[in-house]
Amino acid sequence: MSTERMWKDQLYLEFARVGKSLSSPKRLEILDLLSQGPKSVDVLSKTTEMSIANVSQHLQTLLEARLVRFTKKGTFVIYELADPAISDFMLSLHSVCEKQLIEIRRIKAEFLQHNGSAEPIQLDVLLERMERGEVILLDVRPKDEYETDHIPGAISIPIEELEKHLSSLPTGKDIVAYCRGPYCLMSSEAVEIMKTRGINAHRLNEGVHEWRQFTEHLQ
Amino acid sequence: MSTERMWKDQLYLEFARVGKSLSSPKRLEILDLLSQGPKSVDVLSKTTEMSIANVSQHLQTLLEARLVRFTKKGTFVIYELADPAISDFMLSLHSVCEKQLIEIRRIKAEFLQHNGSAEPIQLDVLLERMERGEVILLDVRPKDEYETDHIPGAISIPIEELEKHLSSLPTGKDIVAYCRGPYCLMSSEAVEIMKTRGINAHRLNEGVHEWRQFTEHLQ
DNA sequence: ACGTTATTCAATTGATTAATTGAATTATTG
DNA sequence: CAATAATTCAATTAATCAATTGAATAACGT
Repeated sequence: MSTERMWKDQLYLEFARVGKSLSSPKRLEILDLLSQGPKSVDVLSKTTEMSIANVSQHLQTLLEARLVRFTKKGTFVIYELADPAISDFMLSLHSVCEKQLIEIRRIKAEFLQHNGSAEPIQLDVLLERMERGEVILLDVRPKDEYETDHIPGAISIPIEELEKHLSSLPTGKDIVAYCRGPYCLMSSEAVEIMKTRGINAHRLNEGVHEWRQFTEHLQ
Repeated sequence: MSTERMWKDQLYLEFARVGKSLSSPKRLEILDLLSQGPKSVDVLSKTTEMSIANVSQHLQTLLEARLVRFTKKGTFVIYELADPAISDFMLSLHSVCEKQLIEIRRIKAEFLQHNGSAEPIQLDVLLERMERGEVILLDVRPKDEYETDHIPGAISIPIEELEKHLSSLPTGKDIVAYCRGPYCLMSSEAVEIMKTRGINAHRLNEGVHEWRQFTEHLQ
């Protein structure tokens, strides 16, 4: 075996450190959740319905690949993505997956239909209507995710509090709800809640990262 | 377990189909080689120094994830990337890996030093000098890779034929050699060969995909 | 110092993966 | 039709991985 072959093998072993992190559905979901903002093990455990020990083990794997880092806050260990570029990378991973695996589109379509979801508003149409002051953009993610990052001009009402705050929404404008992105159902559920109350509401498929990627492509 | 949880699990299992493909160093190398153009199992086997049976099994995994597809040419099965977006994705995967894993830079630096490589020419400097007609850009990859795609203005002299063709190179201009990209040593070796013959030669770190990404960022 | 909360570690178990080896298959040629 | 070349398949083996369970650790509050 030549020294060049050994060098190549060593190099690709390093690349595979990241690759291995992406081989588990659970770790991919954790990375997506952390794209929305830092979270504790407990929060990740509850959101993914995995045991705390299991979440912790997956986080150790992601640490080992340097995709995440942590800070401590009292007894809480707060994990976050090691670099914003990793959420960009997750976007491109999802993009490749959606393009190559038609099963993903089928699964999404089946579930959105099951959820009673109408067609979402197009992002460019939303941006135009926001500029004209015609719509209210509602961020229905947890407030800490909104505080981490959100589409400018959006109002934050976490979905758990939506029922309580419907009366505080401005009247005479359409409402558009968005959440974590194409693989999150909060916006769809929020639209159902508002339609039940007679509010003309739509959902946005994209999340804040997809919005940013979209606006960066316009420049 | 809620239907939403089942839906999420199903979705992420699909994403992990691609993720699993990226967990093997061997498959990552195969994907990089196919980014340079379609290849047969035999060519991949020889280039990666893996057995034909092993290469074939890895290709089945990549097929299963829809990252590659194949055509038949006589007894040859020619594999290629299923979509050009996959080589873009490989660029972003490598970018994340290089950023997060300093070991990669160390391994590269160690080997380029071992290979006697000087500092490469910057891509923007190269493009300026090419525009002024000051340098000859040499593509030292196999000719079929050059024919698949190459940096415009480059001349193709595969490295195995470089010694034979040195006399046909124009005199009075600097030579810049490039190959498959940052994880390929052909350009470094080509520069050594030319310097041995008294030719003022430099290497370019980037390959054709990195060049295209770079020029797309200028627009 | 002790109890509590949050998290990590270690051992175990069952499942999955990677490489090898030899057989089987596919396409071509004479 | 048989031989050849290229590739794939199947079985085996060893290594790795994922989830669970219970213990251990770390930080905080009283």
